[in-house]
Amino acid sequence: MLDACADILDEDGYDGLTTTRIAQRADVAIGSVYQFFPDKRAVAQALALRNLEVFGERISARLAEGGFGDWSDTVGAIIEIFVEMHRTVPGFRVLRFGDVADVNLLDSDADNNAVVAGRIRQMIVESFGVQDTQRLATALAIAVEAGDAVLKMAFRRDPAGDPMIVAEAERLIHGYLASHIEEP
Amino acid sequence: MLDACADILDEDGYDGLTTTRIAQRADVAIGSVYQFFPDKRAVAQALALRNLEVFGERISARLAEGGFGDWSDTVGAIIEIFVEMHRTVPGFRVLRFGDVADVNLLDSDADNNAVVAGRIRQMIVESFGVQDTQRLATALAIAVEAGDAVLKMAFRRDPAGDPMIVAEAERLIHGYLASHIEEP
DNA sequence: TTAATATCCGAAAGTAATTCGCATTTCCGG
DNA sequence: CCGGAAATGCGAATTACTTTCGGATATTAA
Repeated sequence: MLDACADILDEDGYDGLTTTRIAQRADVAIGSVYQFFPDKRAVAQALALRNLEVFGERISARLAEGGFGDWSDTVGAIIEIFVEMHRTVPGFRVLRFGDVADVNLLDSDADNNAVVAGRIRQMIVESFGVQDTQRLATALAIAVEAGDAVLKMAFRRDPAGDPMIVAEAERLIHGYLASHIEEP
Repeated sequence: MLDACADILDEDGYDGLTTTRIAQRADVAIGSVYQFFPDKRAVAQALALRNLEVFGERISARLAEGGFGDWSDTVGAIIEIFVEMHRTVPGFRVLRFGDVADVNLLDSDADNNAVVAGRIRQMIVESFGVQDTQRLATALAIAVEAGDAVLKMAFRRDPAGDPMIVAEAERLIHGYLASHIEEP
């Protein structure tokens, strides 16, 4: 069902997503959809959650490979993974981590991007042993929010992601984080 | 009707907006709503457009006052106006320039933020006589997209706008534009 | 004053989400 | 194997809206 949902999103966007279509595409009765999910929103939620898992796994794998000179390389790698997911993961370009459906889809107490920022922070702290300060948390939350918005724009304008805008997003994020991390 | 729409948005968010409620609140029959607007989306569109007008007028007025040392002060003033509108214009905190309803609400050919960025660019070019280059247009589009996202976050978390996040949004925008405008 | 025109109105139709009781399958203990 | 719980599958019916449309009412012009 999640795959059916992703396919429909790619074809007709979030507005084209109906519970009936999900059922048809997945070859199950509409009642069966509601067997697994309390409502339509929950289907999107599950897909967004799956996207988050994939994102986390890919970052972990990349961090394990190592070879990063400094935090800046790491941030670059994370952006690259995020961009690549837009291009290859079905439905990701439309749904991403759920913000099209609801900013609080992943967690009712936190914005989707806050959840994503939290995951990234955790992984960076574990891998690099940097201080896990409030300052770092805030900076990452802002960087994720801003970077996400600009990358979203890049993929709205061009299904493969407008390269110039993607490059600007990287510049923006690197610049902002640099001014935060280097200063005392 | 637009005022009714704005009030409902403030009270119950975009999900709480129904055509019946708009009609009740505005003290007209549901049929009359459809006399003026082809559909529900068009009501939001009209309100978003009105917000854009107000934004433009306030910026014009502020620019006419003058007293800006450089472009940086101007950008600061525009951000201030945008923030102030979140706090004082009914429905603005929820609808803003329409992105909650549809990223292409203002103009079917351009993202809402692209329209906003275009207006700002026009006013800056007219007031300061700077070169109206593609480079400026792109930088402004990115800055608006990113700044908008971070400010949206500030007002999601706190109806009056989390001051720390608002400050970071300014820092982000100023930093990004500085690195663009100063370099050749 | 009348007739043409514009505006208003809300019951009814259309559309998509969600429910719920019956049908079918699966799983076990005898 | 068989009978009968229990789980799962099903889709017509219900619900919650948005939108239409034809008659009722008001306004304007001759």
